[in-house]
Amino acid sequence: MSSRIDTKTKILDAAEKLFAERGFSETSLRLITSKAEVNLASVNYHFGSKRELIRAVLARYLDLFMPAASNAIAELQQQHPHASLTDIFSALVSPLLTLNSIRAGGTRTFLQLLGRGYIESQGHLRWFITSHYGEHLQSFVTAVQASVPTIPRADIFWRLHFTLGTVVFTMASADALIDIAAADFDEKNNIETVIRKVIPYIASGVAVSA
Amino acid sequence: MSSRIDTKTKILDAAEKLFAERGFSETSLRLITSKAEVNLASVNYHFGSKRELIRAVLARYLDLFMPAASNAIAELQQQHPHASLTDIFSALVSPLLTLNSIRAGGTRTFLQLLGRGYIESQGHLRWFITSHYGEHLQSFVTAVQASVPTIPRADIFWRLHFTLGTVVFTMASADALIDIAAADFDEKNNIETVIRKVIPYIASGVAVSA
DNA sequence: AACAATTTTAAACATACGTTTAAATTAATT
DNA sequence: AATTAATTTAAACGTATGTTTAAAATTGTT
Repeated sequence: MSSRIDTKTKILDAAEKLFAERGFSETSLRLITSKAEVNLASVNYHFGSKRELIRAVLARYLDLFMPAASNAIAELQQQHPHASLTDIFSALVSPLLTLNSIRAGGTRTFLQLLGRGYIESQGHLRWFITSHYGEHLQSFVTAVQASVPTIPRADIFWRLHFTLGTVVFTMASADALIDIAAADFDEKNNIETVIRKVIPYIASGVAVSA
Repeated sequence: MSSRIDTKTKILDAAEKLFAERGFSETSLRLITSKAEVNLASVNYHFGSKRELIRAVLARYLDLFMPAASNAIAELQQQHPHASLTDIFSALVSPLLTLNSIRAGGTRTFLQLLGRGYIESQGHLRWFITSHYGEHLQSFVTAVQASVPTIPRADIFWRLHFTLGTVVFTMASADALIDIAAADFDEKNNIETVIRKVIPYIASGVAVSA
C-alpha cells in the first residue's frame, strides 16, 4: 500500500519537474520513469495513460491552490468589502508562495505547468481546468468585477487572460530574468519579489479605462 | 530553378500554418509535406533539418517585420519627439497588419509563431531571435525609455518582459480566446481587434507608478 | 542534341515513442 | 502458513518520427 503511494508520488514528482521545464510532448515517459527510478510500465499501471498523468500532475497543484485562493479572496471580501484590484491580486500571493513550502520551487513549477497546460495540447487541458475548477475561477472573476464595476465583463475576460499570460510567461523565464536583472541593474530578486513587481503592472492593466 | 523556389515556398507556407496552429513538436514533416503536396524528403533537401525549417519559417516573418517596426518607431520619433507609450505600441500595429496583406492570416500566424517560439524549444528560438534582431529590439527599448523617463530602467526591463508575456501568451491562444469571447459575450473578434485590446493594457502596465 | 547539375521521388533506415503483455515479486487476507 | 490480490518488472508490440539513400526525373548549359 505505501509502496503504491511511493511509486505514484515518485512519478508525479519527476513528471511535474520535467513537464514544467520541457513541456508535455517533449517529455517522454521513459525520461520520467528513469528520473523517478521506477519501471516504465508503472505509469500506465497507476495512471492509465500519459494524458491522465498530465492531468494528475496539474490536479495535484490545482487541488491545493484553488481552494486556498478562494478562501483568501473570500476572507478579503469579508474584512474589506471594497477591496481594490491590487488587494485582490495580493491576496493570491500567499496561496502561491505556500506551494513553495510544499515542494522546492513549487510556485514556479505550478505557474509553468499552468502556462503549458493552456498553450499545449489543443485546449483540452484548458477544458479540464475550467470544468474542474470553474467555481473557484468564477469567484475570483466575480471579485474582480466587483472591484472595477464600470469595466465591461468582456473587457475583464480579455484582461484577465492577458494577466494570465503575463504571470505564466514571466515565471517560465524567471531564472533568466532574475540573472539579467542582477547583472545589469544590481537587483537581487526571487520568485516573491518578481510577483510583487507583477502586481502593479497587472492591476493597472486590468483597471485601465480606455 | 523556379520549381526549387516553388517547393521551398510551398513547404514554408504549409509549415507556418501548421506550426502556428499546433506547435512545432506536434507538427510532423509528413503532415507538412502532405499539405504542401511535395515529397517528404524535400524538406531535408531544401532546409537540412526540421529545426532549420522552423528557423526559416520564423525568419521569413522577422525579416519583414523587424525593419518595418524599426522604421515605424524611427518615423514616430521624428514626427512626434515626445510620443506616448500608447503611440509607440500603436506604431507597431501597422507593420503587424501589413503581414496580413502578404499572406492571409499573416499577422495572427506571425504572432502565434512568435509565442510558440518563445515558449517551446527550451529557449533556442529565443536566442535566435535576440541574437539576429537585437538591434531592432534595442531601438524599441530606447524609444520606450524616452517616453517614460521617470521610470527606472530596471522597472522598464521587467515590465517589457511582462508585456512580451502578455502578447505572446495571448497570441498563442488567440483562436481559443476569440471563440470563447464569441460564445460568452457575443463578440466578433479578429487578430486586429485583439491587438487593439492589448495596447491599453500593456501601455498602462508599463507606465504605472507604483 | 548531349551532357551536367539540380531537384524530385519512393523506399528504407534507425530510433523513439506510448502502450500492452505475462511472468515474477511483494503485500494483504484468511 | 496458504492463498489471494496488488504491484513491479523485463520484454515486446505497433506505430510514428526525422533522416538518409540511390535512382529517376527535370532543368540548365554548352
